[in-house]
Amino acid sequence: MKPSIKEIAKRLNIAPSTVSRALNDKHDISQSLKEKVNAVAKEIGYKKNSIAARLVNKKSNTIGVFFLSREHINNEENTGFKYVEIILDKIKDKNYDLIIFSVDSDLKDKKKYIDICSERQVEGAIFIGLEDTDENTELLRNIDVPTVILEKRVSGKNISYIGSDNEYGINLILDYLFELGHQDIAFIKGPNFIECSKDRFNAFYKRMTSLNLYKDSFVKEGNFRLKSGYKATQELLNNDKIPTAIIASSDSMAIGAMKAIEEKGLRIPDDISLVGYDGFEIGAFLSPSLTTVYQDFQTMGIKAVETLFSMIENKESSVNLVFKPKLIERKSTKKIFS
Amino acid sequence: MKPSIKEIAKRLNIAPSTVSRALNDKHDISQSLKEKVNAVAKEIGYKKNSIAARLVNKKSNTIGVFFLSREHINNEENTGFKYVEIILDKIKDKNYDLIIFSVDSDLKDKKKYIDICSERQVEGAIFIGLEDTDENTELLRNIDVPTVILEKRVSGKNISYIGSDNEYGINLILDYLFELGHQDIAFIKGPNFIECSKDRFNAFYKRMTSLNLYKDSFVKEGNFRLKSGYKATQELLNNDKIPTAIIASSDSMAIGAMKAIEEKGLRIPDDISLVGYDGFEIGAFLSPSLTTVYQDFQTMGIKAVETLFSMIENKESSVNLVFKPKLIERKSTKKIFS
DNA sequence: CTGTTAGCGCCTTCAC
DNA sequence: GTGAAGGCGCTAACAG
Repeated sequence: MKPSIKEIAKRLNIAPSTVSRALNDKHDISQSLKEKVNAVAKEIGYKKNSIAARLVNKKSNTIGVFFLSREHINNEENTGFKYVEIILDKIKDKNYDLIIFSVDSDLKDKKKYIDICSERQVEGAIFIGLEDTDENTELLRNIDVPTVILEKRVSGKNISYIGSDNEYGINLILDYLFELGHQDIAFIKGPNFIECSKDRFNAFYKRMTSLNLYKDSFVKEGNFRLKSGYKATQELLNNDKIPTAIIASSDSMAIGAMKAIEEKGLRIPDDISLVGYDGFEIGAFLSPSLTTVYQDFQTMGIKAVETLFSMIENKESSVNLVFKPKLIERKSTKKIFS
Repeated sequence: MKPSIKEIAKRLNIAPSTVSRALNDKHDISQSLKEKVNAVAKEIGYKKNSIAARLVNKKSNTIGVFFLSREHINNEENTGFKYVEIILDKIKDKNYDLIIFSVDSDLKDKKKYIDICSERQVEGAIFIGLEDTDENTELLRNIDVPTVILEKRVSGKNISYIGSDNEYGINLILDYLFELGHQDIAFIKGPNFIECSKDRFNAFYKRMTSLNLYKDSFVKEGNFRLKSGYKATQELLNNDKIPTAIIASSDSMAIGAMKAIEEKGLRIPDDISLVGYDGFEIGAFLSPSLTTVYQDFQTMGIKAVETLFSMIENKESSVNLVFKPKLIERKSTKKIFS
């Protein structure tokens, strides 16, 4: 049996409530008693049962993190985990526990996220890369606990959205490629059930169509992973007409693309220019180094936590934060001479 | 006020305990009553307060995951998160919550992991990539909750160890390089406070020394990250005598090394052979593709969860599982002609 | 089958 | 300053 507050009380011949107050360093307890209580607590190895404390305080001190599971999307450089890492780090100074759930369609049938939040008495929730379905949107819109969602636009009383401006990012790339003289530009999109991947493709489609440059055969779909970028590029290069530039909507897919291009005996950037998306550190180390769009995951993760806590603690209302990504020009892109 | 069990009881004019039993689908409650209770529960949006349930049941249904934080080690391909991902996935069918903590030296001063486990009434713990200090070893040896530790050998009544045979892995590489005729072999070690990185270096040192091939100037230290591999290799290549092969004790550092080698105007594998360690998927997509040692993180992560639950649920005793890594021969290594 | 009672471990009134 | 009493929301034990 683990020692409880009663045990300490008995040993000191005082009331349990007094022990509780001493342990919690309340000001109506004499210093000497506090010391005695703490000494005994230490001696018998007393540790507060946070479950009991949470029950009486009606405060769970936990926040829930939900992110899209590996079955659906698991790029080598898992974006979701980048966030988790930052969130964990940022939350350390707060006295909150973080319970983490991976989300997939199985879960939907069993327990809704909302139920989990409710049962666990979670005080705040963060969703990362949630699948973009109407059902999810509807579910979250009415969530009754302060919530931050990353990379999927949902608005509601208790829900803040933090994301990156994907249309802006894609146009950054297109502006740059046009400037270099490219017109035959291929696009490797991400999976359709991820909002940001839809956004990126839509931005590409919109801009290219408006310029009469869009071609269906120059668009392939991947799943953000290395191999899918590789395969998509193989298909692209088997066309009669080959693009002069390829945009991959993730760095991982761009790396896969590099491999396929190389295997085809083509050179980057001489024969074909390549642009990634994400801005992972590894892009700088590839050969050639990868031109890409940098998203500041660090800042977004930190903002997610700050936003959540200002909603929880200061009762501030929900916000929408959209960050602008930046183009990083490196060696995988080149001016075209035609 | 959230609806409680009492609210349902009142509406139905029955006892709260009856409601509890109905909700928990006990067999001593009539089907009709269960249906009525569930209907009302749904109607008023009742959700069980798991904190209260956990208090009476004296069962927290949570396991704690602790892993080394980003300040100390954060390779692009974060090994720790690979485990977390697998653990999450594996734990989904169990009815357990997972609370996650990142561990750094700050934490040591404030709250010990053991205290956290104790306060949260955690039923099991998993440690990933814990810093290798005597203090940690001692602390964990006496932990009183079923625990699995990955990649750091600690033995104790309640603690299972799961890891990879690093000495074997390094010898796999050395056997292979010797076979290719290499003798001037450099080594980029990882940080000393990580046990597996010490093990890898020690294995290298032992073997090389025994063959009279060891040279201090051929050893550099990195921190498992891309950039450190890059810098270490730069230093290596500024020596008077240049190695014919480099072993990086992580794939990330190997990628950094590639960059440095290329910048120096040397070719892989013609001028210099390069071997990584980890076996991340990306190695296959680099050019040249990277010869490396593959560690089956997937299996180790799954085993960690299985082991933990057999300790928790079946009261089985602790075990030590050591997995053998495999050599993956790719294009970054080549026979030497001297 | 269902109600009554008691209590999980802690904390917050309210007395004294 | 400290003690006594009550209760957080739920469930198990015992009655009937």
